[in-house]
Amino acid sequence: MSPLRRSQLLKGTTELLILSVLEDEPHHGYEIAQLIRDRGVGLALSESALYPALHRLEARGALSGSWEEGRGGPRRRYYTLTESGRGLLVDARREWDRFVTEVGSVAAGAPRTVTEVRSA
Amino acid sequence: MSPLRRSQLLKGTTELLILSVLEDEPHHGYEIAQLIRDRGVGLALSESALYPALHRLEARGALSGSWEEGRGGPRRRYYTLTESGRGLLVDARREWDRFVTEVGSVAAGAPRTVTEVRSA
DNA sequence: CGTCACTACCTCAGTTAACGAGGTACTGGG
DNA sequence: CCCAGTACCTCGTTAACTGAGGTAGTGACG
Repeated sequence: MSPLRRSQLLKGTTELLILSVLEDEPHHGYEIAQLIRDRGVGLALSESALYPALHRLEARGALSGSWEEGRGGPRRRYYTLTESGRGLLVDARREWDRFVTEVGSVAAGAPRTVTEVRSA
Repeated sequence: MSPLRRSQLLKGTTELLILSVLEDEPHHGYEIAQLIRDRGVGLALSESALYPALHRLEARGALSGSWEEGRGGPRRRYYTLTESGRGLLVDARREWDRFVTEVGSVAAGAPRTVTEVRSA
């Protein structure tokens, strides 16, 4: 039942991204997608991936959501990182870094600098 | 028909890993899995992920396989990287690097705090 | 001689989560 | 009135990984 199992990492960076965006302050779903699109150049998180992921994370207790009546627009659900969510984020980042390093060590092929990629 | 579409990258590093291992010399399936396990510390490519991936890559023309009768053991299928496979590898590496950079730019959180705050 | 371990290939059912295409509902502009 | 934008959501389809098998050969143990 561990979150971010190795097998899920392959397709499951979605949750890492969501948790990361919520680290500093709460946001609502639509806004989370926009933030990810802004920060990650070509990263487009589709809504049909986003909302189920938010529900999963909330069900797991990583996020707590609350409705806010929309002034001049539809109501929004704001998500806040819980304590356990913060723990999950730490784990997810560590797992991701490890995974990237390991893939790099196989995929690097000819002796090539891994640091060059990171310094961008 | 683009190989390694963004959506697949999430869970589809398998093909990148296989292509990388075959870059310098041909190998058979079982050996490919072992090489990946050796080079990537915690990376375990299961056989049920490996063989379908090899078949996909061969069907796409990225690999060409040939049977060799086993001297002192079962027959093996050796896979060689084709020209188009080499191109695919270049693309896959570039896509992977880009993806890692983009995820990093979102997941990094506050500027430069990954290693400083709360060192593991 | 049976069976165990190892190599080497393969397949199948089940699961997970992304994708595209929808749908609801409210606001404001042409 | 309809369209665009915000904001939420769901559904059917698809991709591909997982775990659990299955085949078949070799060599070693007792």
